[in-house]
Amino acid sequence: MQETLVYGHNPQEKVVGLHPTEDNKMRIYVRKENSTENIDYNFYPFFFLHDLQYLENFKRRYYKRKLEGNNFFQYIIAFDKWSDMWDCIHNILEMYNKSSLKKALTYEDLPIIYLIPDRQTQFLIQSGITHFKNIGHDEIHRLQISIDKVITPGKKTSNPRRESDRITYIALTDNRGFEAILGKTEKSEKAILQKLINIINKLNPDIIEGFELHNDIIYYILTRCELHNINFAIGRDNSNVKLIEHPLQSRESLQKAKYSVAGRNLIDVVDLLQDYDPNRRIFYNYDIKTVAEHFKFKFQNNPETTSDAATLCIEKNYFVKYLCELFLPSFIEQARIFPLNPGKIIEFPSSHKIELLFVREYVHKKYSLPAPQSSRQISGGYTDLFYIGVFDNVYYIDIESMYPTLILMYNLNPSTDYINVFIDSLKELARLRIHYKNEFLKNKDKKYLFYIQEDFKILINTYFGYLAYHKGLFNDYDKANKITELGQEILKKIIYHIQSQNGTVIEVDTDGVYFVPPYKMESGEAVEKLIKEITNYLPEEINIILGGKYKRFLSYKKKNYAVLKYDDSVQIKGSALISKNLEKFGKVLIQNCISCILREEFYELHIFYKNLYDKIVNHKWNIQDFMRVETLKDPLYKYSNDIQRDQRNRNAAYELAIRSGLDWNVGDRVAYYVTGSDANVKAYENCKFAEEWDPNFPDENIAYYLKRLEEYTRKFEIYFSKEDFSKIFSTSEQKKESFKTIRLLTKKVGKEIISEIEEKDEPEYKIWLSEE
DNA sequence: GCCCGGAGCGC
DNA sequence: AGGCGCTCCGGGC
Repeated sequence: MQETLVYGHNPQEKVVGLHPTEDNKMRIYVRKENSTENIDYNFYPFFFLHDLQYLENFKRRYYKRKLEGNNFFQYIIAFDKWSDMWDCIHNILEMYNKSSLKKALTYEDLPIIYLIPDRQTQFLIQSGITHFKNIGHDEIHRLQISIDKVITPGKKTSNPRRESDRITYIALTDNRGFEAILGKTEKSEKAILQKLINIINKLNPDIIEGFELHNDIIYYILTRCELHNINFAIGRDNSNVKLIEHPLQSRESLQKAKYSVAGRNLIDVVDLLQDYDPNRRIFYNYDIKTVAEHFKFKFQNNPETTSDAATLCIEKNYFVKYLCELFLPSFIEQARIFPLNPGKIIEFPSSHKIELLFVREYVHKKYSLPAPQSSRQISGGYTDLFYIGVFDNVYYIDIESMYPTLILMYNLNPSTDYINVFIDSLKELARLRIHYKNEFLKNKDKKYLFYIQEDFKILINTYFGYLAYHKGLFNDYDKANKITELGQEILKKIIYHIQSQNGTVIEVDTDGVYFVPPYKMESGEAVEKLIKEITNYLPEEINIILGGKYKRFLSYKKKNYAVLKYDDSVQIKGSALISKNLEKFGKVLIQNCISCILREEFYELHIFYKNLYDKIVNHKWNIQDFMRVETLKDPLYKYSNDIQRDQRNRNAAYELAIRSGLDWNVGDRVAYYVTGSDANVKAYENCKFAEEWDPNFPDENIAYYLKRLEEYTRKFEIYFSKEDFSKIFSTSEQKKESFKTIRLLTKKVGKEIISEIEEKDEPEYKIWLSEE
């Protein structure tokens, strides 16, 4: 039962691609070793409808079905053709707008309709087919492609529309041992392109992989094909590569171009990396060299210096293959589950993915779909800080998958979910996550297993967020509130238990606790014992795990701390201590302060500070050290409008962008620095682009940057006595020996939580009382 | 000095 | 194109 709920009710195996053929047909491709077989399916486009009166004017043929249950969308309406469905939508739009005060522009504004706008997705939902059932990852045929281009001297990049630019080489590799470099024997660019099209069609790959595949490789090839009057026909039906239109695209969300190839899947490695990056925050930009360095992938030829462009192209393919073998398996596993093609699985937010799982089952079982509840605020996790200071021998424990566990424990499914898809699918995805996690623990060299379990973890964590998602069809704010409430209670119980055993709880957040074990329990086994005790004292479904143990722990504020690990590395958390848009000198200063405090290297810190101060005062630094980089979040016209209407404050990055008169897009980054001589200048009135800074005539605002320096160091005032602090952060020479007497301070903060918990069963527990 | 909203974090 | 909680910042008053 769960099996078909999660994997879809259609057992069709080895589907590797699909595309519509006619307005009412979908063709699927099924892998057979070195070939594919195609099967055509009838397809009836559909949407959900609240009320049949909206169909009164529609004269074409349609099929209606009254659905089970009392949810808002009572009917499913199906059509013979995709175009009929859209005609009907337009009809409904007209009718709706006649009677409604608020005009609907597109189907998205129609509250009486639920429509999935993509026909492949609709087909997969209707048929219960998913990709890659019962096919080994190696059986899927994957082609890698990269290109080398001429850059006209004096230009930064190659432009396919420029006469003097062109493709020089195209490298092709696959996961079955094929390798080719086009451009070595082919005389002309035209010949290269024709050969490329031939090879792709002959190899017949299921997936095409590349670095910047859409915006660079395909865009470039397509443009050159047009120039040479060649059809870039690599579709499984011999159709051309198509640009995917985004009809509903607003000016604010300028999406980059995406292409599609009939029956094949395009995988851009950069999309995979973007999925990998956000929590890790490693890449500012995705140039292949930076990425290769991060993954310690060695090119035989140095991309910077080699003149062998052809070989370099092949090596790029090896890297693409390497990255895909790391990250693609997760999406292949997900494509077995969700009614989406692999490309969409990478693109789509996880809330959307799990919702499609629900919708598929509701279509299959012919049940009415709910409309979203109107949004309202819910409570969140419990966060608290008990101590500020530096502590030795700190442990971190957390509750494994707390929210999903609570949902399953208390059966907290949305009240609108008649057929229990929410709980049932969560149960199965959670089981799969454990499965992949265990597989990884058994085969630690198979890193891709780690990424699969990580992505499944994200999926199961999405279930909680979905309940409070304003656009979620099955959202349920009461249930969401219940979950956070239960989570808060459990966390407080854990805190209480540790405190009552005379452990020192330092800081807690949502589902985890940093603490120093009781004095007598410093050995590892004793901590295990403590964890076991806490576990016994909680509901049996709740699993507490040791998340880490640390040599030293620096507690700063709620959600802001740093740890010194046993391998001597330092890890810093929290927006007050690390932030992307701090100036580099500030970042380095804070890192040094934390590292030196954790290691008690106070003299070294003093020297570092003195040198930095000296550098600032004497302009002995570089623009990279003090510029700030900000990302434009809004288009400039919106910023200007908002300023005019007094709806937002001025901002240096936007002011500079406007002043430059250049074209700026959302997502562009502006690097700037502050000028003038007063420390309290308004940045937006005294700023310049980073590239305007001239080291021979430095005009950065020294007073301003010294003020920032003091602000950063002041964060660490709390850890020292007044005298010690001013000794360390002093610009005059201090005696080295005098630093030996420096002692770090700790401070108890925050209120007691103990009194909030009634523990009648355990009256013998000692209670820590606040000193306040 | 206080208040506000946005950004950037943590979970 | 899940959620909330916390801190910092710049700017306006």
